[in-house]
Parts: sequence; C-alpha cells; structure tokens
Amino acid sequence: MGAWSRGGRPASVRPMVYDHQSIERRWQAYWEQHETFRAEVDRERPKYYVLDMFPYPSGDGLHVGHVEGYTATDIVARYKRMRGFNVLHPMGWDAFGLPAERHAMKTGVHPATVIANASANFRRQLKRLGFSYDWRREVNTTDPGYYKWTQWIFLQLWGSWYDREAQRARPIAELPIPDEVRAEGELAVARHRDARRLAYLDEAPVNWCPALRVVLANEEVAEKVDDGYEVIRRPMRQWVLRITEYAERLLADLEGLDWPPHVLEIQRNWVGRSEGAEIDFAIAGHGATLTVFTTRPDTLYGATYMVLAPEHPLVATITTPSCRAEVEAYVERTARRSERERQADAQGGKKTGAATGAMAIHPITGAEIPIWIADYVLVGYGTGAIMAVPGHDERDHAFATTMGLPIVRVVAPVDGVPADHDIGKTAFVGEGVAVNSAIIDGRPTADAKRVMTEHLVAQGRGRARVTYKLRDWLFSRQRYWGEPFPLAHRPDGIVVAADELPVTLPEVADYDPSEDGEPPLARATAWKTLADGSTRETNTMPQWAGSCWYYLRFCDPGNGALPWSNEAERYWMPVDLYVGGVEHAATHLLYSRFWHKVLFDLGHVGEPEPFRRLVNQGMILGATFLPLDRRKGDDGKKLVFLPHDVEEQADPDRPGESVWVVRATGERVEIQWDKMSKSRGNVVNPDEVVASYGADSVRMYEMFMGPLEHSAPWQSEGLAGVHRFLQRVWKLFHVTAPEGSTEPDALRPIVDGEGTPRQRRLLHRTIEEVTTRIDRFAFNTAISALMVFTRDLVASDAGADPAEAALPREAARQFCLLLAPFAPHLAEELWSELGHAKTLAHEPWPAPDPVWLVDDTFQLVIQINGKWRAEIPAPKAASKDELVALAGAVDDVARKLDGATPKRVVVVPGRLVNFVL
RNA sequence: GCCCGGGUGGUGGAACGGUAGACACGGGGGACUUAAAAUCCCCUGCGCAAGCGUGCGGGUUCGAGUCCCGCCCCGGGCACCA
Repeated sequence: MGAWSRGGRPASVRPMVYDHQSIERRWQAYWEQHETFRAEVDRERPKYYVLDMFPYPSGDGLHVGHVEGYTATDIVARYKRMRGFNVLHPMGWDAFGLPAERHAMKTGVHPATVIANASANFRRQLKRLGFSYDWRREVNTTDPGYYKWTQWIFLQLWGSWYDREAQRARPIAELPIPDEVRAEGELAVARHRDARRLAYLDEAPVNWCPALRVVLANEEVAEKVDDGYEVIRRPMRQWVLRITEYAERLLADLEGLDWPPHVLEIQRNWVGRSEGAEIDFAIAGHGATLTVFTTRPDTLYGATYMVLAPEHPLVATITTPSCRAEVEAYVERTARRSERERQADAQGGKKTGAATGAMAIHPITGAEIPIWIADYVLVGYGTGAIMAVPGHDERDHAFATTMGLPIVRVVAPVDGVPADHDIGKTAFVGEGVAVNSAIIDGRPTADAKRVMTEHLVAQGRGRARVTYKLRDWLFSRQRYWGEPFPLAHRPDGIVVAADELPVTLPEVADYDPSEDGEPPLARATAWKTLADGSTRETNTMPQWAGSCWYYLRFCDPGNGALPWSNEAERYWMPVDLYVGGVEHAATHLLYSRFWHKVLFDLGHVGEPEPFRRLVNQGMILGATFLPLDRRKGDDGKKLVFLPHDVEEQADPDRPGESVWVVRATGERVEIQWDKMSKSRGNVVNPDEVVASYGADSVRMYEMFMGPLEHSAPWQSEGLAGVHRFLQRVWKLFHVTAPEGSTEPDALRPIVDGEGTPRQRRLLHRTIEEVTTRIDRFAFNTAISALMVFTRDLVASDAGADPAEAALPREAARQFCLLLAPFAPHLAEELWSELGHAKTLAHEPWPAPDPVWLVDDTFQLVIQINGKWRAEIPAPKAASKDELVALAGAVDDVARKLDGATPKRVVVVPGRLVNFVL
C-alpha cells in the first residue's frame, strides 16, 4: 500500500471527516455509564415491550442476519422511548441444547464454560452495534436461578389437569376422585391423577434419532430428516405435555393477533382442526366395538372395508388364527420402519397391509365387511381406525386397488363434472349428491353429512366430533445439557415433585447417552439416588423449555422469590412487538402460547396470549460464484468460488456492463445468492463491517435493503452508499477543516430558528414522512426521507439562496432526533455538538407543524383521456373551475384539445385535471 | 394436490385508484487534481421516433402496478391426518 492509500495515511493529514470509530466508542460508553436504557415499572407512563427472539449463543458469533431483526426492534424501541413510552427492550441467551454439549464432548470443556464464552462474545458484538437493551435484565436459560423457574412452570403443568367442562386447567388437587378409585388406596388415586395431568409419562412409539441419540418432538422430525438424519419409531417411556387439550384455544385465539398471515397459516395447519363424525361398528363374533372417525359420514354406504392402524389395541384380540402370523409380521415390520421410508411410500402412493380375518358389521346395512390393518392409518389421529370408502378417498382407492377390494360409488358429481368419471379408475373426492345411499339419496354432500350424523346419533351408533392433527408434545430428551425434571420416582412407583428447586445438573464424566437411549444423568448415581430410596428422573427437558417463558422472566429478571411478580407481569405484558425468524412458527411460538395459556388458567399471568404483534425478518443472502459450466471439483462436489477469489471486471463485449472473473485464472463465473452459512463460506462477519464502516452504517444499510420481511442480498456497495450518506450528514453539520490541519471539523455556521420557508417545509415534511414510515415499519423509505432532507436542506455551494447556506438550529436539532433511531451514535454526537449536555434518548419526538405540510402551490397534472400531457404550477386555493381554465390555457393542451368540447372534465383538487374527449 | 405470499428498470426497491420507477446501488458524462483516490454536479425504464411500458388475457373506472375474473411463473407452508 502506498503512502496515500486508505490504510497508510501520513499523520500530518487530518483524519477522516466522519470518524465513526471514536464516535461510536464514546456513545456506547456514555449509555453504559448512564444506564440510559434502564427500564423500571412506572404506572404513570404507558409501557411498550419490544422483544427479539433471543439467540442461541453459538461459537460462530453473531451474523448479519441477527443484526437485521435486532436493528428493527432497536429502531422501534428508541422511537417509542422518544414518544413517551416506558420501553422494555431486553436480551438474553437460549443456551441449553446440543451444540454446546457436542462441543464439550469434543474438547472436554464444560458446556457452561462454552456458553459463557460464546455469550460474552455475543454481548460484546451486540453492544458494538449500539442496541438499546437494558442489560441489567439479561437472562441465561442455563443459569440455575433461571431454570429453577422453568422447573417450577413444569411443576405447574404436572400439578394440573384440564377441566373440559370449565375449559381450563385446574390444580390436580381439585380433580374429582371417584369413590371406587379412592377405595382402592393411595396408589390407585395416584394413577388416576397421573393419567390426567398436563405432564404425563407415556409408553408410546416415539421419533428416535439414533445418530443424535435423542427422541424428537413431531415438530422437530422434518427438520432433522432434511438434515439427513435417520429417524425411526420406537416405543419408549417418555414425558409428554397435553397440548392437545388446548388445540381449540390455540386455534381460536389466533384470531385477533397481529401476526403475518403466513405464520397464522402454519399454526392453523399444525393444529389441523377437522369436523366430522365418529361411527361405531360392531365386530362379528366379538363384544368389542370398533369406532372410526370420518369427515365424510355421508359416504358411509360406500364403506367396503375397515382399516386399523397396526398399533391399534384391537388388532391383537380380533385377528383370526389363520391370519395371525401375517398380521404379526406386518406389525413388526411397520414398527421398525423409519420416518423416511414411510414418507417415500406415502409420496409414491404405495400401500401395504394385512387382513385380520375379522369382519365388521355395517351399522346401517348390516353387511359384513373385512377388517384390515395398514400403516397408512395412523394410530395417533382420530381413533386410529377408519372406514374405508375407496370410491371417494384416494388413499382407500389405492389400497382397495392393491388388495382387490370392492369399490362402489355413493356420491355423484353434480352438473355432470366430470361426466366420464370412472370410479373404478380414480376416486371421486369432491362434493356432489348422495347415491346408492338409501336414507340420504339425492341429498347434496353438506346436507347428507348432517342427516347421516343425526341418524347415527338417533340410533346410538355415532356422534358428531371434531379432531385435531396436533399431538401431545413429547417433552423429554436423553441429553445432559438441559433442565433436569424436578421429579423423583418412589420405590412404590409413585412420582413425586422435588421438595426444593432448582434441581441442579450434576457434574458427569461422559455427556453421551447410551446407544439405547439411557440418559447420561442415569449414570450420575449419587445425584440420582435420594435418601428415601426414590430416584430422580434422569431425562432432561428439550431446548424449547427455556424459551417458552423467557419473555415473562424479562419482566422481573432479578426476582429470587418468584418467577415474576404479579405487578411486573401485569404492567409489561403482553409483548407489543416480537421480531424473529419464521423457522419458529410451528415450534417455539406454538409451545410458548401453550405454556402461556396454562399459566393464564392457573392465574399466574393476566392475558391469554403473550405476543400481540409478530414480524418475521427475511434472510440476508450471501454471494458465492459458480463456473458457467457448473463443473464439479476434485472432491466431487459442485465447484464454488468465494467472494475473495473473484473480482468484477468490465465486460469486453458489452460496454458499461461488468462480469465476475476468478482472480487467479481469469475464468468467468456467475454470482449466486444463498442463505448465509458457515459451510457455504458466504457469511459476512458483523465485526469486520462494523470496524470499517461503523455500526450506524451497518444498521442503516440493513434497514435500507428493503422491507424487513423480504430476503435480500448483502451487497457491500450498498453499505458503502449508506456510509456515504452518513458522511454527508456529517458534512451538513460541519465545515471541513483546512487541508493539512489536525484540528477536528468545526460546526457549520448556525442561524436560529427553522430557516427559510422552503427549509421549514422540507423539515416538517421530513418529520411527517419519517414518523408515518416508522409507524408502518417501512424503515427503508423513512431512511430515504432522511436522505432527501440531507441533500436539500442547505443550498449547494453553487449559486442559490445565500440565506440557506447556514444551518438552521431548530431544523438541525429536530433532524438529530429523527436520525437517532437509525444511526444513534452519530445522532448523539451531532446533538451534543449542538450544545446539549444530555443524551437525546428521552427527548420528545418531533411533531410536524401542519401549516408547513401544505404548499401554496402544487404541480397540477393535466391529462387528456387519462394520459399525462402537461404539468403546471397552480395555487392550492384555486377552485375547480379555475383549475380547468388554467389547464385549458396551456398551449400544448389547447393544441391537443383542438377546440373540441370535452365530454367530461375530471378535476381532483390538489392533483389533476383530466379532459375526457 | 390443497392452502398462503409474491411477480415493477441492469440491481435492492418507491408509489391514499390520480405524473410508474422516490431513495439507493451499478453505469455514463463533467468539475476539482500533474495524476489517481476521495468528494461534488448532471444524465440514466425501453424505443431513432410516433410511441410502448408494472408476468399474461379479459373486465370495472374519466383514470388500474393498485379493484374484479381467468391463466402463467416464482417462493413458502401442509400433505397417507380419514
């Protein structure tokens, strides 16, 4: 580098005009020292709770994607503070979970140490970006002082049952115990209660991931399968939370939330409500009744066989001796199949199954129809059994075709669509008119469903019913780095709560669960064994546990006696704005809402929903470069070049255009944008860009990229552009020190007041625009208004009004306030240079003066037949007739009109005149 | 397959039913400089032009990127859930 290049500037030359490094350092220290963003309950002021989805503190540090969401919430936090709200804006660490544990296994460093280091790094990075968190409220889910209360909430769940009549959770002590149960003694009462608790032990097939040696919740399976992990079903005894009791409320309460439609849809899909009927079938030669769920009771006459899930409890009792061997083999085989195999078959429409030899009796016709088992019927949904109507259900149709079972039509399409439909070839799944169905013949589907259900109810053979896809939440994990369950198993089999919380994690020598899934805590014998002979539960909670309620702890993080005080919770909750990634739509957001409702039912919180408004930030994409022929490299993977391998060159073929070229070889490559990830090598490190452009530039660039919800490519030219803007702001406030001077830049000459009428109009329009655009979350356009102001406030050197060469003090003052949410460091610096002794963080937000929002004149647009023809300045006060006269007098317009009388003249005052010929 | 959300310059994106492309990036030209960098100023949807332009085709309206109907494409969600 030469003496004059950016890095090696001689000391005699003055420093860069806008020295972001020293400015940012100064104000970050000021905020910290003065506790500028400290929040306390204050009943005199309205509150505003702005929350980020707190991060998992990974060893890789913060990335620019985090920064986008955090900047948006910080803008809102700073803005609301200036609007007089008492703002709660906290940050913490979601620090339990696999990565720290795996790191510990590899390096021998304790997960707590791993987390401490990583979170210290995150905290440093966040502070460097100037976010206005109240750091006194920082929480860490792995801190025993925190997870004590996670365990406490778990005990609330364990200690409750769902009263379906009252539609709410109630303490288990209030559960009515039938006399005959009570008569059987303590153990029977305990069993009766345990079967109804919101947290219960269940021996059921679970999603087991052998590679990770852990069970997965249904919500987690898809993600792990996508990551290439094998997930198999295997029976295990596990803790499960009864979230299904809340299905209806989780669905109904989505109404009225200000959430993205997309997330509402994911939640609705996940809950998966469907209305239908249960129908009871007798089994020939057995006392047992086989109950099925169907959404199409109108197709009952078309049921030609029955199917049970292989795990259905009746399978063992009804299977005939001649079929037993085949059925058992089939049950065995399905139990071992992996999730992936099942999905593959499902996609291919491939059906397998076995006949039980038993026959069901059709509740209306009395016909005997065969009972099969097949794994396309799921044990966890409905009743785990179906009546198969191959004529009108694609899956039943495929199965019937494979097994050679009869197919009959009981619904006819209306309007003859499709006219040539062949029920033997494909199922007709649409609505139509019932046929071949004695009691409902001729009725349209909706009507037929209703009448059939009523008929079944009258006969005592069925009932209307609603079912949900949502399953109970599998809540235990066979890992070390999670919250221990505060429970112990007594020798007599009764489960009891720990007397004292927290139940802390013991030290262990080996973090890995055994191959068959015995948790590492099971080997901590001293910890596990209690004095009275009972043993502690050795599973731990999933990572979601801590994040299910952290927003509540933020209300009162230092409380040692309670998870939160009533006072703090009633004041701060609900969260007014919650910003985070969409990946949590079916997991974290569903789980938190569930816990919150339980806490609400038990009177611990005051509102049924925790998050009033939700916004998902988009992804920031990183660049990689691909050869034009997409050839593979030596390792057999697609050949990829990283940004530092590549440079931009002028395109020799197309002047003015440029192409990407590999520096070493000169080969042309194409740019490709992907989600940033360490493995792709396309990650932008916030530390580096903050060092070279400053936190204010990085914050502003991320907001200027486009709407918050959109994904957008990270382009360093754009960052440089925003940085240039901040330099222009600096220059607006300063006269540059003479060349060679070591003095800092001096403040531009200032005149009192808001300046000339033109400047005042500009100021008030800017206030108006920035305000409405922050309110609308249109931060990119708010920034553009700030850019226009900066460009136009002071007359450029060449010519123009000399009265506008100075900086109007009042305009400068208010501009600092408008800039502050976006570029808080620079705004504070300029504010203090204007002579203010204190931070601007609590200054009132500027209000536009309506007088200056209206111009005396406006640009009148003249249209002919709706097309733009001319534009002239016209007085705002002009009447419609005057406007038409003005418009008609314009030469160009008069010529086009050519003396013709318009059929109609549309006048929109303040905008346009449209002559319709 | 079903359900959401989108398609606007070379790029990111602006536009209460009222001048499409604000503000930026990129590109071009100029000023300053011995020169360059930096900075500042001007131009920049397409077309030689009349004109044409917001995925395509219709419609409503004096006027449609915006509202309605029918398609196409892209992104996302759900999916053996009876």
